[in-house]
Amino acid sequence: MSGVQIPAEFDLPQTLDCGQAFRWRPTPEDSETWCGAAYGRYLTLRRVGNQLELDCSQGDMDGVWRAYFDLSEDYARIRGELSDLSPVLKEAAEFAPGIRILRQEPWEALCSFIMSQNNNISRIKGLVNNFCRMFGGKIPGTDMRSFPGPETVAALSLEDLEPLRSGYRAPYILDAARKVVEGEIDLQRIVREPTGYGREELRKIKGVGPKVAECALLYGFHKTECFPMDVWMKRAMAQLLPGMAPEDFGPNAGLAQQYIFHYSRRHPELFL
DNA sequence: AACCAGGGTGATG
DNA sequence: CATCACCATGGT
Repeated sequence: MSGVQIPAEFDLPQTLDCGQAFRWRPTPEDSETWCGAAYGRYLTLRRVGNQLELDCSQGDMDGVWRAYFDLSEDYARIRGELSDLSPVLKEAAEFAPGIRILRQEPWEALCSFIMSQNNNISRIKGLVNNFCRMFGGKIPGTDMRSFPGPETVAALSLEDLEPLRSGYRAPYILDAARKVVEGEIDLQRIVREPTGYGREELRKIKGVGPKVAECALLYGFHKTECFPMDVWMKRAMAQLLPGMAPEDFGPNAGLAQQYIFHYSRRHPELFL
């Protein structure tokens, strides 16, 4: 068990159930305890007072989860900077100040958001979890499976993917895996290079357009200026922040987008 | 039954 | 560059 002083701006449901990652859920025994998997590891975690308790070794705490939950970043400062941009954005941020941008694995984020296109979040969760259950490797000591790597996926056929029922997205998944495995797209180089490089590269994949690329870059490559525009965000921007464009939000536009996205989904009555 | 969902593609103005 | 039918699937 590893415990860390929880940052002021960190809320588990706000961060783990806001549509950026699809494998986290409350445990059946205790709705305050969350479980999920990333980087080939299973984890349960919960808040106890002002401590964050993670059921993991100190090595995994320092080597994986501290980065995954972006614990070194000062979200209070960023929230303050974003709040200065617009009163509406300030209100959205105050509604869910505990949202953080997770540092997911590049391939998992890319592949997950390929599956996300023209789907609702609950079905995306089902698809991603079935994908892992069918093709992911066993994580020792649990019944959870890791997200299948690009090599595993590239070896699959459309027939293999048929029981997943991912519809017309199946060939997109295979194309992404093949381009990664063959080195046509270098995920680690996208991490290093400026955002524009990643935008160009990811869109070489069939089924990856502006929105999916933006999500992958933000959640999987931690390109924090990315600002995914889905159907919800288009409605929200027109209604709440007319006249503002993604570039207006600066280097942390991605967090602003999460504030607005979350706020909009929790206030559907604003869009009748 | 028609419409929608964290869209993209390809064809056509 | 803007629009638009179409795409597979499951939920309302």
